[in-house]
Amino acid sequence: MRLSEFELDVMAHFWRDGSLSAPELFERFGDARGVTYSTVKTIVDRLEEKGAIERVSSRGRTIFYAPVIKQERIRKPLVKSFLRRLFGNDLRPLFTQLLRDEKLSDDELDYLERLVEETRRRQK
Amino acid sequence: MRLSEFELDVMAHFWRDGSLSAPELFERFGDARGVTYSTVKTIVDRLEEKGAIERVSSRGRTIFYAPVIKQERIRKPLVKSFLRRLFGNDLRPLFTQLLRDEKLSDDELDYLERLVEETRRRQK
DNA sequence: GCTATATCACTACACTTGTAGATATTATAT
DNA sequence: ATATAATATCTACAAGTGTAGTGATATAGC
Repeated sequence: MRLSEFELDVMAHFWRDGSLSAPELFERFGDARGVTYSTVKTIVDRLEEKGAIERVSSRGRTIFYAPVIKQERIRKPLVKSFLRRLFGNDLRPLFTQLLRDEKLSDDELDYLERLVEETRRRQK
Repeated sequence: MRLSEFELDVMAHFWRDGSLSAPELFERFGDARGVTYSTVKTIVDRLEEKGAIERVSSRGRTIFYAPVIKQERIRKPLVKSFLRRLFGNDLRPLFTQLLRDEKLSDDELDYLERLVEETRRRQK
């Protein structure tokens, strides 16, 4: 399933919060992106159309949707193809950007360190 | 400057090889992607239109193009926004994917290890 | 010199995406 | 019971993208 950038942004909210209505989404995106309710609702409709979310309940006229697809199912292949497209087979420039230019949080750095060690151990 | 996926794929070749003609690009993409010369040439035209490449020479009727924009200028903001969109503020799942699921090459792992150390040192 | 072929330039078209208006309809407050 | 506001549904449209066809033309081989 192919999701657009805006669709992915909306999915991020669903994955975090589980269940949301279009008006709620509009609350969150209207300000930040300067779009109308209509626009947000269209994205929600398309996500439903694509089978990424489904109607799970309603309160009054308001429909609540929940994610059908798992975040990882979308994310993993996306990351893979994206990184390959931009870096080919050598991710070192990516690491440079992440570690030197952008800066990871302490948590991320700790985690990364542990992962590297773990991988090292496994590899020997 | 906004580049599409196919455009990025073509730019990858320019960045690697410096200067190329449409027929040469077609050599490389025609088979791999099953597209016609026409398609490849259209992408080249659009890249020129966008100012990503420029004509630098010709041999016979054949025009050679070279990149105008640097890879990093395109790549960096792309990576940043892509990762933020997909991972928000916690890149740990990205690292899991890279180290556990996909597997880095020895070179990449070495490099990453050194970078982590370097960052550690700087941070104290 | 003439012809065939490679290459270019131009045009086209369907699909996706971001954006939103118009209209219908249902709750809610009075 | 009715008016109003909120929400849904449907339709639209321009820009970007992947894909390719057509026709012009310059070079290369004869």
